[in-house]
Amino acid sequence: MEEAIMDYNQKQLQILDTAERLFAMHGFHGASVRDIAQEADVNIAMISYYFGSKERLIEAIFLKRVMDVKNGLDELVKNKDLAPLEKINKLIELFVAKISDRPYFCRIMVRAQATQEGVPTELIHEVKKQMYDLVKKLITEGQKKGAFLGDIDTMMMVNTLVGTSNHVIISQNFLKKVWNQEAISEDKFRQQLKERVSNHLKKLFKVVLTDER
Amino acid sequence: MEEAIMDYNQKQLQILDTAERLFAMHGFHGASVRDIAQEADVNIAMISYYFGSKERLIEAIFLKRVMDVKNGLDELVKNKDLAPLEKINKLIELFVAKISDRPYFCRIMVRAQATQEGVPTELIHEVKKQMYDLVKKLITEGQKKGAFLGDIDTMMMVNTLVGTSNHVIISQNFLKKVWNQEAISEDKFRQQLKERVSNHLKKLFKVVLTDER
Amino acid sequence: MEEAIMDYNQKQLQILDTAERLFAMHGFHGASVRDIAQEADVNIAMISYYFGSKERLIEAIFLKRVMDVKNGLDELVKNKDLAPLEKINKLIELFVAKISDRPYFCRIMVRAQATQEGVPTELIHEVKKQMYDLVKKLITEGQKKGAFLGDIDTMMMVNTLVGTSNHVIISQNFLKKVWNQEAISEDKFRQQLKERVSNHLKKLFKVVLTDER
Amino acid sequence: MEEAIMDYNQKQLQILDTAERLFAMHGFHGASVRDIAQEADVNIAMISYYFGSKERLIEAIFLKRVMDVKNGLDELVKNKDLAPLEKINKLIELFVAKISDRPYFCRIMVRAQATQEGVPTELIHEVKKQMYDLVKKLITEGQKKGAFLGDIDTMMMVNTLVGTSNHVIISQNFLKKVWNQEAISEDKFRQQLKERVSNHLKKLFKVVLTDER
DNA sequence: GATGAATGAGCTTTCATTCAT
DNA sequence: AATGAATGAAAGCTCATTCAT
Repeated sequence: MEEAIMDYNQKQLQILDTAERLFAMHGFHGASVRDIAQEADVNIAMISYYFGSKERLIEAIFLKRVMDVKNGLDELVKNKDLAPLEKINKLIELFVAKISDRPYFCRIMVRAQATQEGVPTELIHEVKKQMYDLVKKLITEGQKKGAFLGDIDTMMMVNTLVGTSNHVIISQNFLKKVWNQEAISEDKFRQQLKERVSNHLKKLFKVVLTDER
Repeated sequence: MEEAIMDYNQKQLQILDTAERLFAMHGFHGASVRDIAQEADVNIAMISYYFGSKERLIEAIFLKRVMDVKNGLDELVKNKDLAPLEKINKLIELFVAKISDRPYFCRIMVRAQATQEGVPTELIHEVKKQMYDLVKKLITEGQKKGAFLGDIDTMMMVNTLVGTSNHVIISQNFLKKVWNQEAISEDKFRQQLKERVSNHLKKLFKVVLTDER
Repeated sequence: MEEAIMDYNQKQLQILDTAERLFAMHGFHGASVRDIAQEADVNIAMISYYFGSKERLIEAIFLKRVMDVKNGLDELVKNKDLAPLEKINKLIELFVAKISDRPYFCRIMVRAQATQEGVPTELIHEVKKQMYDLVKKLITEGQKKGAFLGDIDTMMMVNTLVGTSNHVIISQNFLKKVWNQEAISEDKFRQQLKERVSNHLKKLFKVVLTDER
Repeated sequence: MEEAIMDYNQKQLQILDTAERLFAMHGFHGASVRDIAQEADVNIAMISYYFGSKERLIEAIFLKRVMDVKNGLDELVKNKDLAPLEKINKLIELFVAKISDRPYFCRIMVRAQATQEGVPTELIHEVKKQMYDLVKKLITEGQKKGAFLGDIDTMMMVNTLVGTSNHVIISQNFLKKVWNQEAISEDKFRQQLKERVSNHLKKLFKVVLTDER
């Protein structure tokens, strides 16, 4: 995977961005290469020319984004001098920020997990495993240091972290409506949401992992 | 909605079940009416004949399942003589059971929220709103009775409930692999999972809502 | 193969005939299903609908025609009471008539032997083997009866029979031009040609197989 | 035609050879310029650049090979001091050798005669006419000298010569299989075949043209 | 002179739907 | 009421060729 140093040119990036958005909005089969090409303002033959096929296009999107996440997580691990809970908080912030800033890809990921739509399943499993291992490590460390309680269902905590974050992102439109915030700008709302989910999850992890509130 | 007293005949039910499964597995556009008709062992023209169109077919699936959930929630509300936390627990159990038993529809719902795939958005919003209102009511009641703490982000708690549950269901295959439980039967694993998510969420709500652990 | 009782309807026959002609004129890849559909005056989707694919269409053509030839040969074998040379003459007449009457299929066959264009090679080999075996049998019979000479290269005689006949058919246009017969009708010319090739080959076989002229 | 003094450079020759092979194997439309360029190890744009178009490429192949044949025939005519039958034998040898050594081009020729695949028909007709005129001349000479019989269908004899030779070449694979010679090398088999066809045709012409056996 | 990038046109096949019975 | 036959539209992809350098 590491050999795939992705240096895409301008047109390729246009295609990738447009495809990400359309795949997110309409699903893999719901977004046609014709539509993608048209919205990306490139010739339809370019997609096959650059990426080989529609399937390889979505794989390229996955590769591009997943590497981002993996690299982010790796970085977190290296940071040694934080307290256990601070590390957890950092992780939450980082994860929420990552998927908040890539809402389209978040939707694709959710779809991909829910189904099998010509999507590289192994890649997804790999990054999920890494996430789980990381959280497990952080929690075990905290427990060894006596900072965290003993009886924790780590995997379920990961599911809550990922599931809640994802769900908030994909329910954005609904939440905006429910809270009567349809007037404010997309970006501002997303920023508010990011903070709110972050805080919620931090609180959740704190009360579960420690004795404090 | 109320006029839609759904009395489907055998063939219609076959179509609905098969379509639910295939839509869940391959997405709305990924599942062709040909495939659905073939797997449901009915003539291909039957789908248009009975449901009008592919879109109306998936709407029928939604209507059928969503009514189920709504009715379940209504029932819960009526039950007056439970303690606040017991009501929350009951809700969690009920919700988790509902989507655990309908994993295909759960996947469709998740997809539908993540995107717009010719799916009745309003219906989804309606049932989500109802869910939110119900939780809000339960929490407020608990707070009035002094059983729950004051500073609760209700909407985020709903997101955690729904998001975690959904995520566990759609990640079933991954979890099975990670836990090396690939040998045991599908049903048994689902049962275990149901219990585990239930307990996890109950614990989560308890430590967040009350002072106890 | 025998289960394929080919009972084609009118439209299917139109498609088969047109496809045979266009495949003969432009080759497998040179004749598009669009063109075939248009010239056969059927909807383009009908070809996939009836035959599955372009490849299966040409296979159907082969199956249809090759069965004809095979059945013709089988019939000849049964005819017991002819003299050896008369049998050979009968075979020549029959073979020449067969491919003269199906000039399009003759061209397809020639192309198919010359190359590999998504054509059922085994079917061709099978019918060629049958042809060879039949000629071998006729010549051996004649030799046993003392009617034919001993030193005959049977396979090469078959090659001459088939090669000459094919070549005359596919060179029709050239021959017509060389002989300045461009004025006479297609059918009449073909009839003349059939007779001429037939006589030529009969004479050839006679002088090679026997002592007479 | 005579102005086309063909002095091709290395890359052009690579293209011509590869194209000849691929056209022979898959037909004109079945062989893409992409495939040709790739197998010839040249840039895809080179083909249009050097030859103008795909059609002009196959024309170049024809021109190159047909000139060969024509020149060979011309040479034969000049040779005065051979007996009539010896001249015929020489012609047979020369012709069979020519197409045996160029099996790919032989296949292209056969295809070209069978159909119209963007192939220079006039060129083919021209060389065929020359061949016919030559044989006619040789036979007439022989008849004048009293060496040959009078009643000869010259054109059909040409058809037998060309048709049989072609057919043997394009049926090579089948013959190899029928004779259980699949073990021996390609070259050796081709050599054997060349001799066998040659002898067969010589014998054929001898018994038809003369009284001897 | 030579080539990687790019393109419009065309390919085969499948789609959801409708028609005639 | 129910269905096999049929269809126009659109799908993903490859084609031979041209363009800009």
